[in-house]
Amino acid sequence: MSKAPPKPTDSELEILHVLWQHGPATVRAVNDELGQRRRAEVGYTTTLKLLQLMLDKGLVRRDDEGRSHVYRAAVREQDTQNLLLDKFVAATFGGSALKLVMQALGNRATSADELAQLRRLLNDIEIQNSSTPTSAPDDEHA
Amino acid sequence: MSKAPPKPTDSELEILHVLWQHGPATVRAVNDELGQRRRAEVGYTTTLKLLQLMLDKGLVRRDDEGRSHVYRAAVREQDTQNLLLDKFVAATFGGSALKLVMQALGNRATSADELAQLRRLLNDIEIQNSSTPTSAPDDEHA
DNA sequence: CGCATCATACGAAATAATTCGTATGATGCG
DNA sequence: CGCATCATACGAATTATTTCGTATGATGCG
Repeated sequence: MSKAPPKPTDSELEILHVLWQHGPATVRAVNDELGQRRRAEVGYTTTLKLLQLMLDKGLVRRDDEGRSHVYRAAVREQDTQNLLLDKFVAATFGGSALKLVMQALGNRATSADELAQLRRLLNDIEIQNSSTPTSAPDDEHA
Repeated sequence: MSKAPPKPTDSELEILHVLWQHGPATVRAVNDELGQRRRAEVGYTTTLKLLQLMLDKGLVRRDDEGRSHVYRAAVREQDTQNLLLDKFVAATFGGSALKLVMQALGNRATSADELAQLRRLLNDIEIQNSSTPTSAPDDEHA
């Protein structure tokens, strides 16, 4: 299993966001969408090149549909976020996810609704903890 | 006010961690400590150069103490973490700190102790919200 | 057919970040 | 003094990332 694709760079992540939201898309579609999101336009071949590099890295897949190619994400959003999160926590918070969470919550506005969601999550985690004692995040979902 | 120092790079952040923990230190001390943490040794002049660049950027300050210089962090750990957090949340979680928190908690082990800390934090935030309504568009439901 | 159009491929310039070599100056000591 | 030692300064090679120019081939159509 030499599967695991590498950590995407910032630009690659931007493209992945487009693909995740938009679904499979041609280079042109991705490029147009990218142009929308940023302030400035992006050269078509720039996007093409990025997608080609991402293909090499295994971050996207490609379908040849007629004359143009259709790209789609080869990695899931959640998995990617988690990968990046791990690196970020390690680099910035010395590996402590708790510190990151406390900081994220402590230093910015959190609405009542969000607080409620979090409490629900904490409850769920607590329940899971008691059913699966010490180790693996085994999804023996209730 | 051209004050606000920029986002440190990964290597710069590593050095900042050393300075935050260790306190003011000479280039050699920083370099030694860096060598400890990493697998491989780091060239002395590499660390020196980094510190000089960081000085230009305003990330560190320098005291000339006799023949060698003593550097110390010019930015606080919390402020820096927050700055990086903002960027990271924007790039990876579309700006939603809640999503990041849910992901961080949902996909890794969280002990009972940590859960308790979080609950305490949530309570504190709730109290703060009711006394000083910051930005939460929460409806004080009847 | 002949041409404008749109696509991919790919080399390579422009940036950014990291790393180190070498020049040079002060210090301390035998 | 004269030299080994250790410090800073700084140019520049290396590597990574982003960006784009240009070559080239297919497509569609008047």
